Amino acid sequence: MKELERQLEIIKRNTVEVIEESELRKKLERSISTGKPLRVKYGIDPTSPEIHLGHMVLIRKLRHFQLLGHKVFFLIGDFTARIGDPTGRNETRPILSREEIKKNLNTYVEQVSKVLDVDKAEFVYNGNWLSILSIEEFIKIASCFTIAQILERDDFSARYKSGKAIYFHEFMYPLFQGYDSVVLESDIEIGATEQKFNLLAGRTLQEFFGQEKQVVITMPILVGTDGKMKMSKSYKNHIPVSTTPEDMFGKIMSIQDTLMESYTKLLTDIDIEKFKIQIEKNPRQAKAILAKEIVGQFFSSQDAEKAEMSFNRIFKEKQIPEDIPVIEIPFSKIGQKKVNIVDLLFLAGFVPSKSEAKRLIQQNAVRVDGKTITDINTEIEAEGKVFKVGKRKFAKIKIVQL
RNA sequence: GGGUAGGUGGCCGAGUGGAAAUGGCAGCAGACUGUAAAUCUGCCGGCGUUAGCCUACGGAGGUUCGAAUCCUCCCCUGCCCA
Repeated sequence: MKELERQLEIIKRNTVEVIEESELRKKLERSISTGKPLRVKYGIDPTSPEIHLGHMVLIRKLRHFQLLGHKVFFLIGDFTARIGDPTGRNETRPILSREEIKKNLNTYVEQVSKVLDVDKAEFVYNGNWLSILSIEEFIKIASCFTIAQILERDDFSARYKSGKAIYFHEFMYPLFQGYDSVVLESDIEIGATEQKFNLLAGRTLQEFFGQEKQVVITMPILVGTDGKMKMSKSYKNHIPVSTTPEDMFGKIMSIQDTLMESYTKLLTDIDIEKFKIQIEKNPRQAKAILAKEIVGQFFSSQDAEKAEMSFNRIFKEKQIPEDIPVIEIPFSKIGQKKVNIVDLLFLAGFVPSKSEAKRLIQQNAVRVDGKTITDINTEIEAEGKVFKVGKRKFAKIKIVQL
């Protein structure tokens, strides 16, 4: 059956594991012959309103499922977010309030829509069923697992061994995620490799509830801009989706060369074998192509072009960017024409404190209209001047009457 | 409930009466570059007329000229016992 092989090839691309492939075949066969789409589940915690490229690896996979005609269930873990999945962490997460979660939810769909066909996907919230789950039902669920099994999980055992606290509610997280699969009757659940345990919990519970087990597909973890840890906002090594084309372009340009291959594979449709040669020949140029390709996905190819031009302008030709943000400062805050440079940097929001401003000046990091400021006692007339603070902070100051 | 070891700056982790608190990591800036890596240098609580002042070692009190360090009470975590 040609269609089956075609689908399998696309689905399996870039995956780390498919558990079990034979089951996936069976499901696909059935889907093709009956015309009934498979139910594909992907869940995220709305703990942070920012989706970054790391999420996009999974969302691209979902998009492929959509293109193959399957049904995507985008699960928003509004309930489980309040527990906080301890995955990949060595510490307990703070519990989020309902308000915080709600706030985060709103921005999700929009960000995802850049890659996923959101009209065809179904967005579901696990709070709808988990918040009314009876204790009785919960005990049933809990009886499917042993403590040793859960403790087996890598991060739990690491914490346990190093003498750190593991709280009971964290222990239950995989159970809830698994139960979500039961409610959704999912055929397939995808997640990053670190999610494997949680994904497998779904299989256990579906079997217990007399359902066909979901196929678990794990994807590689995207490494963040630091080149070491997984991309995550809390490690500050992430590339957010909701940013400017210029910023995204620049951030991709700053990744380590060794990451280029995985970024290409996981975030673009570029033919990796051909691209590898290019990476070797001219890494800097290859990275620019990669950056343009990724930026183009989230914005337009024109935006990507512009981002590249602006990037070259600033960093290759060492000029100031074309579009410089304007920072308005009310005249009342200054009270006179000339201002001390330290106060100004602080008022304009370039730095979090005046001490920081002084440090930067002493380190030759501050330029006004191209001239480096070296004295912290400098008094300047700021109106209309272009400030450069550090490598990449540019702004024009405008004094406004208020 | 009993015993025991602990809680130090974003993180790890020294320090046991007189230092805004040794290190390391992360971060920031400068040099070099391809806003890559590596390397080197400097910075890395806040305010300041640059003398100094304020805030900080789980929390609250206390002893002392002086406390992260000593005492009391409280909160939290690990481990062992029940």
